Parts: sequence; structure tokens; C-alpha cells
Amino acid sequence: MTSPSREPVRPTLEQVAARAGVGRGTVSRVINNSPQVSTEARQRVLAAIRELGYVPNRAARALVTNRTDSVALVLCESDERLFSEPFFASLVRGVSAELADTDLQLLLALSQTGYERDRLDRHLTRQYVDGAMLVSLHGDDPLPEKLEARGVATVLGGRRPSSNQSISYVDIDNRNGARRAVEYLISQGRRCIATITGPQDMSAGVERLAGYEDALRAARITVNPNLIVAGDFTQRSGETSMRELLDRVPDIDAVFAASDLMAVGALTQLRATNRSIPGDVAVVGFDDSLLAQHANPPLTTIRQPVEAMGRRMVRTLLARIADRAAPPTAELMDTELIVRASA
Amino acid sequence: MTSPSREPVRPTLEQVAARAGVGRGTVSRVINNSPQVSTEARQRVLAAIRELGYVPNRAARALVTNRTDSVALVLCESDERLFSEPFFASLVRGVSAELADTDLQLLLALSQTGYERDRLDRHLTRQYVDGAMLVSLHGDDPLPEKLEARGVATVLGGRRPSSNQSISYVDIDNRNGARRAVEYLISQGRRCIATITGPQDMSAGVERLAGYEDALRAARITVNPNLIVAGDFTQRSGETSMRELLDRVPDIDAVFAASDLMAVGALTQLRATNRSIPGDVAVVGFDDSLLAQHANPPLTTIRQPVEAMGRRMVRTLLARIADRAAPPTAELMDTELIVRASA
DNA sequence: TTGAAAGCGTTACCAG
DNA sequence: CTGGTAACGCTTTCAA
Repeated sequence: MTSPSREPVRPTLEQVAARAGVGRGTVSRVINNSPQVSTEARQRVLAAIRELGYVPNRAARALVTNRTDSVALVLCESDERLFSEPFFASLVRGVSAELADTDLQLLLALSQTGYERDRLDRHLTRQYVDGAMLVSLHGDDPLPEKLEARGVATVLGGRRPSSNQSISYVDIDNRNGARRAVEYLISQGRRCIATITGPQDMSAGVERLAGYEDALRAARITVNPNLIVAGDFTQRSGETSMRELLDRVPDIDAVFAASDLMAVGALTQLRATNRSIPGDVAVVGFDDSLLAQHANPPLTTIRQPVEAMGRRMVRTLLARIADRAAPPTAELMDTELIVRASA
Repeated sequence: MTSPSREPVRPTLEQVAARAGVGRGTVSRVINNSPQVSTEARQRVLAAIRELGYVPNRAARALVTNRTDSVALVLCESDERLFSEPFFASLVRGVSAELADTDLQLLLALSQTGYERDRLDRHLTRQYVDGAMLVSLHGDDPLPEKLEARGVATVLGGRRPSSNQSISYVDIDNRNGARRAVEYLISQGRRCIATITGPQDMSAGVERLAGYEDALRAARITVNPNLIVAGDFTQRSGETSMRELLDRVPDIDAVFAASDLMAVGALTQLRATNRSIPGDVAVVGFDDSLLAQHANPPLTTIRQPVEAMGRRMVRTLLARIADRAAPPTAELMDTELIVRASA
């Protein structure tokens, strides 16, 4: 090759050993902080490592140890939601914080399209990481079981719709949170309470609807199907759903939206039809996102302990990595009602 | 099985070969789509793979091929900025889209604290990925050179402050964009134009300030140091900087903020001191984030082609992975002025 | 077209 | 405490 091809030289353990005048084994021990090395040998090895700029080869190590010292946080979500919803920011913050004490590197993997999903599947199952935290899985995704079967420790953030309980999970108590929101509306004297639901292929969507119904039933208010319309967590769906609700039942006096984004959409639509908030219609959201504070009027909503959830997911994952034989665990994190001007 | 200890069994290539009644080599060829395999042998191997649920071991493969089939997008930013600024969402979108044609898995790696930074450094240099795209590096980080030296193809998103040009980069033309913003203010008759800068250890911060000065000089307006105050891209710094500017020079008639977030902070402060916008003071931001549309009044700003930048970074990276000997490239992406109500 | 065999760079188990 | 010697699971010649 005449080209300036500066093939990067990666010194190997063997070269370090040669340079330090010791055997491979000793170098390996030094690298892995084994105490079984004489001070002198250690010095010589460290010097050689420095001089050669030696860096261990991860693949070789992984091959023999079966560990990669990294874990993945898998986000099955459109990057639109991913970055517009504070949920993910808080989650990442919690996960990072909890991982700080560890030597594990955090990798985020996104998978939005089906194609990306397949590629991710392939990568994850090939023992790419020691563990995976899967967030906002849709439908009854078989990925978690697959990963566990392949030896990748797995924890779910948010349950799956099915009651399948073979994989550990940490979830927000969505049902109770929604119930809390609707109870509040009832306590404010509202009686014709509608809801804009989340997608019904996600547990958060299903649970929040269930909580809405719980609260109504507890107050002996009949659940009216006309007051329930399906959204998909987006602002746009909040708008269109609100329009539909008003068409169906013009004298609605309150709405529980299963996400702040949808609540904001509902607000827009309510204003567009000249309804006062909360005078004519009270609105409660879910998430306590930044949007909630800045909405007009500021949104009463349910705050989720997302950061804490991230931390707990990590702890659960670490436990699972440490002991693959332990039975799966389930945990629910409690929510909080944040009262602002919209209800 | 009564024992809960279900140690996951990973069948090896060898077992597949045995089951199919062929040699290791043949199985390997089938997996790698080599045409040099008889149809019959291929069928038998594929059947064996299916029956055993075989998945290749990545570490073993990486060890011999020296490839990992994955690339990292490294984001050296607080998760606050990461998720509040649409910049990163767009970037990820562009990168993902461009990677869709490839078999490369995208991994996001965050590094905010110094500790995380070290861990990331260790991971990246250990041949964890085939290539890395580094975004919003602060100061004169030596990481890129280190990676290239270790054989990891590297591309920068955004230049570094120094003129060091040993690593390929793709950048927004921040200087021209800022200049464009300020020229617009001048064209609107503004003369006492202040600026709230970005951090001066980031090229975006430095360049946008330079563009501000360019425009002023071109219009023969003296650059007044009292009209320049340093922010850090956060909304809070926008507020405090605006307060400081008004203290220093009460009759400011325009402000160019180096980010939308800071511009929004400035708006808040201007309203707090009963100034009309743009009547008394015109405000221009930078980014064209979602915030810009929703600000009160909607923000005139500079739009960056972030998604396109992401795509280009990927193309540059792929080229570099394919040919390590090629000289580093440099590219600037052009910006666009978006006129709204604030100026 | 195919099987056998030689590594790839580490770790881990052995005697010494 | 240490050096030698097996693995680890795969790709890739090299003959056959």
C-alpha cells in the first residue's frame, strides 16, 4: 500500500508482557487488579502499558468472561415523543445517576421502525450487553423473553398489557394516578367527566383508563362510553379527541387526559370553542411535564416519579445480573396530584 | 425443570455443525452468506440453526473480524439540554434515518459528568464500536484523536474551538447564521443591538458571537462591549443576562440571543420590565426550536439544518470506516432566517 | 464444495 | 508469586 494508510497499532497483552519481561498471566493480573502480583512486577507492567499505550481488547475479554460491562436502555418510541416528553429525560437521568457507582457503561438504543427493531433484536441477542432495560414496549413484544433466554438480564419499564409476569418490571402506578386525578375532579363537583385515553396497546394507556373508571364507580357515577375517546398520547390526538367529545356530549364539565400533551391539545380545542377553563370545563393531565406549567392555563396534572423509577430499574437489573436464578420482581411507583389552574 | 436456575444455553457454531453433519467452516459460510455452499448443505445448516436457536457470538466474531457492526453517537451534554433542545432530537432523527440502509446499530452514549466521561473514554477506546460521532464537545477535548489513534473512525458534529483539523467534522454555519440574524435586525432599523452569547468554550458560542460582530462591522456600527454578555444556552442565563444588559444600557432596541432558550429567558425579563416586543426591543433567537413557535410573542430565529447535519455525519463516518487513510473532511451546513413576531 | 486447522487477544487454571 | 497452557467461539486460509 502506497497510501498513507496509518493502520492503528493496538499493542496486545503479549507485547506488554514481553516489554515488561514477564508472562502474559502477570500482565492480566495487573490489569484486573489482582493482589497476587509483586510490587516490582506490577511497576514494570504498568510502565510497559504506559509506554506502549496498551488498551485491553474488549472482544477478547468478552469472549472469555462472557461479560461486556455495559447495559442498554432500549427506547421503543418515536424520537418525536422521545425528546418532547420529559418522561425520557427524567428516566435517563435516574438511570445514569444510579449507574454512576458502577463500572457499567450505559448505551441508549432506539427502535422506532420495524426495521430498526429487527436490527436491535439481532444486536441485543448477540450478547452485546450484560443487561437491558426496555421502556415503553408496545403490544405483547416477545423481545424480553428472547433476551432472557439468550442470557441477557432484562428489566421492563412499564408493564406489558398481558399479565405475563416472567420478566421483572418497574412501573408507575398508572391506575391509581388516574384514579386520583378523576377523584379530584369529582371532589370539585364535576359530574360529566370525559377522558381521552392513551393507546390501548400500552399498559399505561390501559391502566389510566381503568383508574378513570375506578374513580367514577367509587363515586357511583355511571361510566358513559360516549365520554371515552381513544387518543395516542400526541397533542394532535388531544385536539381531535376533544372535538369528538364535544360533538358527542356538548355539556361536558371536565376532561381527564391520559397525558399532558393530549391535555394541551384539549385545551386548544376548548378555547377554540369558547369554553372557559376551568369555568366551563376542568382539565387534568398526566405526567407533569414542562408543558404542564407553561400551558394556558397551567395544567393540573399527575406527577410520576420517573427518575426514581429509572434508579429502581437499574437496581433491579443489577440484582438480576448478579443472580440469574432469582424470581422476577414487580414494583409500582406512586404518583402525586399537582393542582394548578386548569382544574 | 424444577430448578429455577435456568442457565441460558448458547449453542455454538460447533454444535450447529455437528447437528447438520458438516464442518464448522461450512456453517460459518452459511451464516456469512458465502455463495460457496451447496444448496443441500445450506438447507441442513439452516435447519440446524433454527432447531438449536443458534445466534452467533458477537465477541468471538469481533475478535477475528475486528468489527462490531455498531457505531456510537456521543452526546456530551447535560440531559437537561439534551432533552429540552430539539437540536438533539433532530440530530438523532437524521442519524437514524441515514443509518437505516446500513446494518450498523446505533448506540447513544451520554457523558455529562467527568466520571461518566472517563468511563465512556475507556469503553470507546476498547474497540467497542466501529465508529463514533461526537457532538457538542466542550473545550479542546482530546477524545477524538485518541479514538482515531485506537482505530475508531471518528466524526465531529460541530467544530472544536481550536483550529485543529485532524478530525473530520460537519458543522452548522453558525457564524453566517448569527450574522444573518443581526443583519435582519439592522435592516429593521435597530441600532442598539445587544447579544447574549453561548458558552465560549464551544465553537457554536464563539462563532455566533463572531457573526454578530461581523454584521455590526459590515454596517459600520461600533461593537460595544457593554452590549455583549455571556450566557450558557440556558433559559435562566437568558433572563439574568437580559437583566444585566438592561442595567448596563437601558435603551437597547434589539437583542440577538445565541439560542432560543436564552431568547425566551430574555423575553420573560423584558416583559417583567414592561418593555414591548418588538416595539421597544426586538428579539432574535437561534435554533428554531419548538419553543420559538410557542414563545410569547413567537420568536424570530435562525433555523439550523440539524437533521441534514446528522445524515451527513453518518455519510462522513461511513466513508471513514471504509477508508481510514482518507484525509479529514470539513463541511458547513447553511442556515435560514425564520421571521416571526418578536422582531 | 468442503473439512481441518490455525489463529484472534484474553482469562483462568496449573504446576512450579 | 509466576509463567505456561488450555480454552472462549468464530473466521479464514489451505488442502483435499
